[in-house]
Amino acid sequence: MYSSQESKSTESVNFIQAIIDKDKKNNKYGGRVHLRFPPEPNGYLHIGHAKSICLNFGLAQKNNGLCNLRFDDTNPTKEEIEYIESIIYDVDWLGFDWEDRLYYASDYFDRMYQDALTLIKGGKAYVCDLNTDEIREYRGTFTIPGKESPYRNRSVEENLSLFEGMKEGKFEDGARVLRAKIDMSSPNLNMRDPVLYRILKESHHRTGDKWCIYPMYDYAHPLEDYYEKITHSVCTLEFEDHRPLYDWVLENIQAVEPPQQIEFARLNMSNTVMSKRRLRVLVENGYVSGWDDPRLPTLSGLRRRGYTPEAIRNFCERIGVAKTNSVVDIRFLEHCIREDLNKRAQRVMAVLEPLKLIIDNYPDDLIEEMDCENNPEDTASGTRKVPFSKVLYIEREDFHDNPPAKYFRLSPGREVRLKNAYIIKCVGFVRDEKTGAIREVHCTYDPETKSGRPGAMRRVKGTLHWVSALSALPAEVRLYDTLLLDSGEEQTEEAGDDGLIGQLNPKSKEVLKECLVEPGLKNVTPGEKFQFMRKGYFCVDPDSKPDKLVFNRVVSLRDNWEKIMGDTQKNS
RNA sequence: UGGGGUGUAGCCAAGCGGUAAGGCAAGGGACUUUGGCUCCCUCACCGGAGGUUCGAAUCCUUCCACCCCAGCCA
Repeated sequence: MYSSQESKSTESVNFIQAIIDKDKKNNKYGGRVHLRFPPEPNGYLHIGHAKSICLNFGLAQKNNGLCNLRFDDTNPTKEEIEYIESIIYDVDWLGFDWEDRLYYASDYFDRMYQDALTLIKGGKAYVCDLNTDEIREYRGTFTIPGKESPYRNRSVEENLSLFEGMKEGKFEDGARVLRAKIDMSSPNLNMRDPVLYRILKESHHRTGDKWCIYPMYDYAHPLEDYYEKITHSVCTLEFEDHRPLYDWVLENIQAVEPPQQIEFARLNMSNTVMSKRRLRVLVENGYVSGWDDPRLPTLSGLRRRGYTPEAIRNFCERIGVAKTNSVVDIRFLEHCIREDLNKRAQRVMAVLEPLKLIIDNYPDDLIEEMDCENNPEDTASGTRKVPFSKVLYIEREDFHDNPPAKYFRLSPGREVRLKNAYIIKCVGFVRDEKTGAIREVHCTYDPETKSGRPGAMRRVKGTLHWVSALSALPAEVRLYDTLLLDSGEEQTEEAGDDGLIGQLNPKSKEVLKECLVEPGLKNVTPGEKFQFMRKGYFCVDPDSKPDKLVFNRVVSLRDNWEKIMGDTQKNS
């Protein structure tokens, strides 16, 4: 309590929270805070939506307020039930609760129609017979003011009957629209008599064939917010120009305590694709396996990849909220999942590219059960037994017949520790006569150095993970890397789809089918996550079966050795 | 050459007239039976130029750069 001043000096608050603070202080909206996440059900949610979801629901939580989930389903030509279901699933998965406040813009069509009547009666809206091209012509340009429509001054009665005719289906698609009567010479093009309703003889996924006129976003959105008594309507920057129209609509239906629109910068991330359109290009042309391809930034993709809701929420919290266009480095997202999984993922040994290792002086038929810590970051996680025997497999890259500088893994004559087991010494290796590849490595072990014994205190430079040839389980491991090569500058729309395809990382997915994992992994279930020691974090894929295990690499461990190697290669 | 926005380190981002938080990345070091984790250290004069002030990233002027807008999409 005493530290209220202290905490104030360290806590920084984003600009939206600052507005809320001010509104609460002034008792605006009677101190209420009510937000909403209003997706259009025309695609799958991605990490950018997660930012918005976390912002809206998070702001509600922090301010003792509410947040609705509302589908902005005003365009039946683009929207589908499938998307509604996936969005509901994803928001819930992320960990947010809209309680009983799941709404649909389409539920308000009647009320919106009534409000349109109000506008018409007040001389604020009119039915216009201009076609699309004509409306565009009449709108003018950035520098040339628009011209008023010849239908602009129809009588209220005529407008009323025409609008009803539109509703009754008396006119064809595109024949007429309802327009707001504002100002054709406004420097803000959105105010040049924007279209409020269009005729769309299209069946809606919720209202069926009840309507053949549908409201436009600019008209519908402020009303949806108002009907739900939203206080702060948070949206992205591109709607900044629409705010005067948002306010106009509410003012002209005489809204009491109208909500206020606040805009923030949407999330952009390096090395990936965020636009719905471009995501679609990748999915529909088979560049990825589907909307849940683990390389995609969709929530379903991230989930399959092994990202946790906690990590995503934490990421969204930490990137901040502002009005500056920005591109967040994908390495920051990776940091967030590493941080999370480091605390919770059980450690396990898995050899991705096996190399046979034989301990010459180890008894042929002995199997020892080695005690292994499940997670050094969590002592409560306990230990498990892992079988050890004469013939083992180690990582191919952990042996080098002619080691580079600073290499402290296995090589002829050198000693290394096998994690949770013995110190071994390399006494020889066998090469494949034809290919020249190393086929097996021979070692001797020092029985006194078994983990847990006094002799184990001896220090050696390197520690390797291993699996026993007798008990290891075969597995398929899918390694993923960033979807795109570049950091994001090339992602601009003008680069086009060809530019996008050209930027695809050819190594974004690599499948290893000869992997071996410790026997305890026999009965893992999809979604379970592990740390494969020294390799990274891995998640069981839905394709996985007990007799055919499949793991996805969520993210590698930070790897100093790779860095050192990278540098020496650069310098040579 | 209309309107609306934004410019603080490689990337996010605090700061709101009193002399640049934090995180990621990067580099260095300690520790280590994961070259992981953890810990310590290093890393900016605030888009440019003027001005106001004892004092400016914060105020004023001006210039520059970038983003968004001419769907009966959202």
